[in-house]
Amino acid sequence: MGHRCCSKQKIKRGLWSPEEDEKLLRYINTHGQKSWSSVPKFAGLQRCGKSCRLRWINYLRPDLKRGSFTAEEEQIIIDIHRILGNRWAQIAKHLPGRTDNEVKNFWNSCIKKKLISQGLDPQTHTLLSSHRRSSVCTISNIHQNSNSIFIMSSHIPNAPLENTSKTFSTLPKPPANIVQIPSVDVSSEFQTTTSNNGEPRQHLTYELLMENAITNICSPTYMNPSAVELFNNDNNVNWVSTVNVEDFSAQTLEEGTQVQVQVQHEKDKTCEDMGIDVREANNGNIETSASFESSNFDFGLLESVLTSEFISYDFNCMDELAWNF
DNA sequence: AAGGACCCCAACCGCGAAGGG
DNA sequence: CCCCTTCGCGGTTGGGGTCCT
Repeated sequence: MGHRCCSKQKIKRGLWSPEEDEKLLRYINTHGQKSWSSVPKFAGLQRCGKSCRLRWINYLRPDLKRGSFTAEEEQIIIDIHRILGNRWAQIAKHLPGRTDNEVKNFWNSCIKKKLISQGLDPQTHTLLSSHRRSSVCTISNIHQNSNSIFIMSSHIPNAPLENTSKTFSTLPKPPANIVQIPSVDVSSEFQTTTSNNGEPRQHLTYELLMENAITNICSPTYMNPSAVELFNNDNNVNWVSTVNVEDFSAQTLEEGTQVQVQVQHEKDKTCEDMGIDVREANNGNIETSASFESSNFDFGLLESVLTSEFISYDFNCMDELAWNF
């Protein structure tokens, strides 16, 4: 049975010959991509439109990247797949020059096996049951975790700068393919403003320069009370994340702390207004909201991220593996 | 050298969404 | 609305190359 779109035509199937490629290429180059159903007729091909479209998209398109996937591309696929699942077309959009078919094939032939050999379920990215340990370590709160990527402390709220201390500690680098921690440079700065009642208020601003193409605004146990991952499809871009902790003190971090996270696109500033507002309520539940004014951002992906269960992601046995290697 | 097993990936299939009449 | 066509996506297949015995 042929395709419905061209069931009346004599259809050739199977691999494309160089002559057919040449005909299709010549036709698209002179007429562009219009109605695929009429392409075979005008291009002189005994194929159905669907087959022509596929051949163009997966093989003839001039902007296709050839050759094997790089380690970076592989990591991007794994990271996005963890959030989106088998949405190959969405994943391929983050890999310039790669098609959904290519990504899917690479996943099925290579990555899947690699994850399984690491004891990970390729669908859920969690440990396979055969690799689970009987006791599962769960860490759900920054204050319970001595290995937080940074620990903030203040002896006296609103104290002068010299009386306020802060401590940064870094986590050991987790194994590849499990948890990706951005390389972070931290600088901090105190700012003093005047509150409504005339009292001076202190603000401590942390600037985090993240050097990975994939920026993790991590789970509570890593960095802040959120669990959002953002991906950038330009591999060479640095992201700047600015964390403003208003009325900073050790106490206010524990309860009712309002943390605002803003992400700036350092390269062209078009993401300047892209921000994520993260609030941790007193009961420990996390609420998130986001507002964006950039046209240079993948809203579809962000929506997936914000609505995914990764938002309330907690440490599970996969993380346990990551920290106990 | 032969042939069976395995693997990769290009291409196909079917379904749902979108759009136009 | 409904119907039909077209497009796009994800799952699946099978041909051909490679590896192994």
